[in-house]
Amino acid sequence: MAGDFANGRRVAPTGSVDKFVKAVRKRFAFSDAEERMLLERMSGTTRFSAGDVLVSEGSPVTFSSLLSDGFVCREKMTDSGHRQIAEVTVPGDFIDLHSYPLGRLDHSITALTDCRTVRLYHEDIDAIIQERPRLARILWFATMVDASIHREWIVNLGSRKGAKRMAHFFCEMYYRLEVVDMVRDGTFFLPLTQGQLGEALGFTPVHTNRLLQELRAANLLEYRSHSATVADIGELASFAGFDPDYLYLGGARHRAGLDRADHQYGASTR
Amino acid sequence: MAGDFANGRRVAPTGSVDKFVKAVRKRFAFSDAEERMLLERMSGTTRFSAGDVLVSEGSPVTFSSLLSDGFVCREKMTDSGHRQIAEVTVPGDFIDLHSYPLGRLDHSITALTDCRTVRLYHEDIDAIIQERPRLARILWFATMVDASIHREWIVNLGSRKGAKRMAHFFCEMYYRLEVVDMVRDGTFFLPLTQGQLGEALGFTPVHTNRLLQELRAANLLEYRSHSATVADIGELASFAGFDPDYLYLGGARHRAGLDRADHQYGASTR
DNA sequence: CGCCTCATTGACCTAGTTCAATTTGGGTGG
DNA sequence: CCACCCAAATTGAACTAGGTCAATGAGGCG
Repeated sequence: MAGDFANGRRVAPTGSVDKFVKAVRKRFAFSDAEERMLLERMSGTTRFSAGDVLVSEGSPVTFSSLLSDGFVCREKMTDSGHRQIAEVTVPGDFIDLHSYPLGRLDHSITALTDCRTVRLYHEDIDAIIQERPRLARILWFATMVDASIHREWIVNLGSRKGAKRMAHFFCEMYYRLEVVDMVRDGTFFLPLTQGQLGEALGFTPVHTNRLLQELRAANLLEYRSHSATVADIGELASFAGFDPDYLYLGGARHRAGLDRADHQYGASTR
Repeated sequence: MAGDFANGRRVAPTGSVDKFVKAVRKRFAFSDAEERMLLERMSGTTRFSAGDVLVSEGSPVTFSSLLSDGFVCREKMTDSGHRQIAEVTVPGDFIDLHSYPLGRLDHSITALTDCRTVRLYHEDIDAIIQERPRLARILWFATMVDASIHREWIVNLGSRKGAKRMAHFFCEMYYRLEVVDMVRDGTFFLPLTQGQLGEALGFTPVHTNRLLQELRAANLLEYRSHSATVADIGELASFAGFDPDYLYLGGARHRAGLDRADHQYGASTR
């Protein structure tokens, strides 16, 4: 509830961090104590409207935001006025956790829909590092998954062409939204116009439209009025050459990496 | 010297971390104590030959490497056999610090030249987090600059075309190499064949060659036998629409961000 | 109803690819 | 020093994915 208090401060309303916790639990053991500390450190909700700029390029930042509802994207303008979308974030993602080490952002963050965020002040991250280094590593991990997604976009833009590039993007959205239970029967909400889709993939609106038709004709993907339907994600993934490894969703390999240290240093995960 | 020991362990030879320290000092206050702790935690040198794979995609990693000499690149293969270079790292860069939170890498790291690295075991990063959180934030910062570079590459690949895209890449290399004193009179060493340059920029070798000729004809850039000469970096940058902000080289804005916390928690920077 | 944004289509144009040959410049062995 | 080799650079000439321009439809909404 928005009225919750702890340590004399307003804390995040119950439920607002759920999707993040769900995404973490998909990847690591995550103790109740860790969840509790995170929740206590997060402050109440902020609302934004579609089109709002949540963070503008270059401005100093003193807190990071977790997207609890809605969609935002990272975007940069070139000197020639071309807009490039560098990532689409989904509920449960931190949208600017990287501003903690960086202090300011190199890009803008814009709301694609009405949305809500929960704050985590940078000084509270300092406290997390001191008290629960394992939780700090989870936060660092979250920022590194974004970096991995960036690398895959570089591959997508530099190496894949046409319909495969587009299909790859939809595969990524499918997997990321599935983590937070936002895919039902192969259908998910995605609030991008064809023009914006083109701004993410490096195509013009016209060509974006034609590629979507191509994917529809091949029975791989239907995308109309902000709703995507994937008949068979396996087929779409194989068409696109999509391999979800880069999302670090699966298991044991990196879970082991994260937890080695706790064992050694005795930080409890319970 | 390679024979140095501390805490009974072989430590990094004197000088091997210099370029990293130089790059940090370009951005933040960095105390001798911090430098000392980093140096004590880093283990002796490993050598690689041009073409060696330092880290291969997917394999688990237990230490990170700082590149003290030579050049390496991050690369991913697509299912269709196309190779994409996602970043070229320069001496003084950590090449896989992100493997600390991630545990494995989503891409391979390949030597472009003979090179030397110094190890930082992940358990030592745990110790750094416990003992010197500010140093840990500097490491986190280093990984986030890579992410920022990735975003700018997304913009470059998605939004800029032809000679401007190529010029932008050379501007980035110029600025990054200047930080570690590897630019002399506008000339710097860059060990990429035209084919590899194309793999970074999403062009074929043939087209890469033609773009280089175009830049040469415009008196913006000369690139022959692994040596790049920029007549006037200002002109090249303005031609490319290059703005170095995303490299987080300059000053006060994010330095303030990094140091706020130390003040609060009293961790000394001296 | 009228407006406005977004989707869609068609015709033409160009940046970049593809294929195929030729040249260049180090290295290497004799 | 020369003959040879090989990878990389360079050139030319078709070819095509994607861009550009311009017009038309279609849904949402005051």
